[in-house]
Amino acid sequence: MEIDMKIAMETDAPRQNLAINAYRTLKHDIIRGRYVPKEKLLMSLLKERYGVSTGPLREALSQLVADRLVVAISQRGYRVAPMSLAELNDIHDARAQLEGLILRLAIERGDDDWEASVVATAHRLAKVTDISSPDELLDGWDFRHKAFHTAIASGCNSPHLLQMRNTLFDQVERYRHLWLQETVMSSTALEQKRQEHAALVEVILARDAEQAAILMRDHLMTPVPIITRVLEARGIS
Amino acid sequence: MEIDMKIAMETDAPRQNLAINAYRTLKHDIIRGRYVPKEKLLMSLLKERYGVSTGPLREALSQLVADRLVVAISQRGYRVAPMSLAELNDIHDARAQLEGLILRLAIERGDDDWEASVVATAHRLAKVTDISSPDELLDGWDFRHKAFHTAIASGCNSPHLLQMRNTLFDQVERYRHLWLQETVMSSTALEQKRQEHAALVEVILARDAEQAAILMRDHLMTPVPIITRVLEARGIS
DNA sequence: CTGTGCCAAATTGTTAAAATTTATTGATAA
DNA sequence: TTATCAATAAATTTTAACAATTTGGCACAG
Repeated sequence: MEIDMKIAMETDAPRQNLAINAYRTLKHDIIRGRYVPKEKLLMSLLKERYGVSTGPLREALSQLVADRLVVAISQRGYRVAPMSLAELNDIHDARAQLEGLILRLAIERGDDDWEASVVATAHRLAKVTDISSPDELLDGWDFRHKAFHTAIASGCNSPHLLQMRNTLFDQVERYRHLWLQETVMSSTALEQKRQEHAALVEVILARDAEQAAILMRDHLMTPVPIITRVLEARGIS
Repeated sequence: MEIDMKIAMETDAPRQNLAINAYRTLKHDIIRGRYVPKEKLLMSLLKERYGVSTGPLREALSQLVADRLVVAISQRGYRVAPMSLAELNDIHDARAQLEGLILRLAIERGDDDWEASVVATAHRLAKVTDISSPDELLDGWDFRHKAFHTAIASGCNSPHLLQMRNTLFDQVERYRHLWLQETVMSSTALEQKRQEHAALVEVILARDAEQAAILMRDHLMTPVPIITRVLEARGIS
């Protein structure tokens, strides 16, 4: 079983200006927890670490502020955005609602190609149960899981809604990573997820928008209690 | 009748760093059509015009790229984002859908204070019919109209959904300005709007989420045909 | 324990100049 | 005339050095 892990970075081009490069790597590092929430982001350190000078670096940081992954305090530089239970809940609520809306539209607007891509990505995801190294399994599962959900959403046919979905997704990712880091994905949990996905595909193919939106919202909200425990264990309220 | 036109810019602080200042004024100028779509944004010109040097200016521009009001072409600088019928339709569709969702949530979650603010801002908006200079009337109406819709949306109680609403709003504004520029707001059009608002308030107070979402979506989509004509008259497809 | 004043460190912004890349012009050849 | 192409001009992108402010910490006095 070959796992399809391409680079698949943010969008497209590898050789753009330095600001975009710095933005991508910094964002990646923040989402993956290389920096602790509220950690100060020293200009001098970042300049050295990412090999860029003040100009492009500030560009990258100001974009991360727009993404809400970094906060700027006037005259006091940048910090990694704090994490909180309130934000955890709001982000997941907003995302569940938005994803529910998008799914509703996709069911209303999606054509045969869309259905085909949903079925295809669902099938590819279901096949990841086979035994392999835990890391490979997790990486492979996560990649195909994301592809599955992206395929579903793309049916809404609205670039702007999909863009908002991406923005929210990055923020969810930071919390999600906290979960993946601490929780080993058990085979029972995996089985539960597979059932949820199967049910989702079923109602989607039946074009039952109401039920699909409900299933999707529940599916997206399930990780919240676990992440809550992890946050509390780290003394974050 | 005193019109309440405060500065009320983007968020909060007036005296921040130069990048934010440049960002605000540039955004304002683009939305108000000071620059034509696809117009080249010369660094040298902008530096002189806004009185900032390369650093802060690039920061501002890269944020406008994130807002999709400016596009960056690698090694070839920045341009004002193009406008098209496709984008007009997608932006309005996305906004109508999102606003419908937000309204649904607001009706579900909004408390008495929310209802009160909806009624208050609706009342303030309805009072702008009195005769005054056309400019004053338009500015005052627009300001109160925005306040009315913001009050409605705020009931959803989700900072992240409201933030996405703001982002979309800025993009709608650019198209909307095209409309305000060319169309004189007739008293019959104003009367129609007032009826739509009254109907909206009524179903909101009745907590009829389904009907409210439909009314809201229609209300937001009505300007599209007019803007389409303006765009076509300008040779934009 | 609580301010006060000084000093080091960091942010923020400007300027000048280097390194690339793109655009233009004008001469030459088909 | 039209196309090609090299030389030149212009603009972007980045760096580096420096000035101006601001913040944070710390010794010291009350």
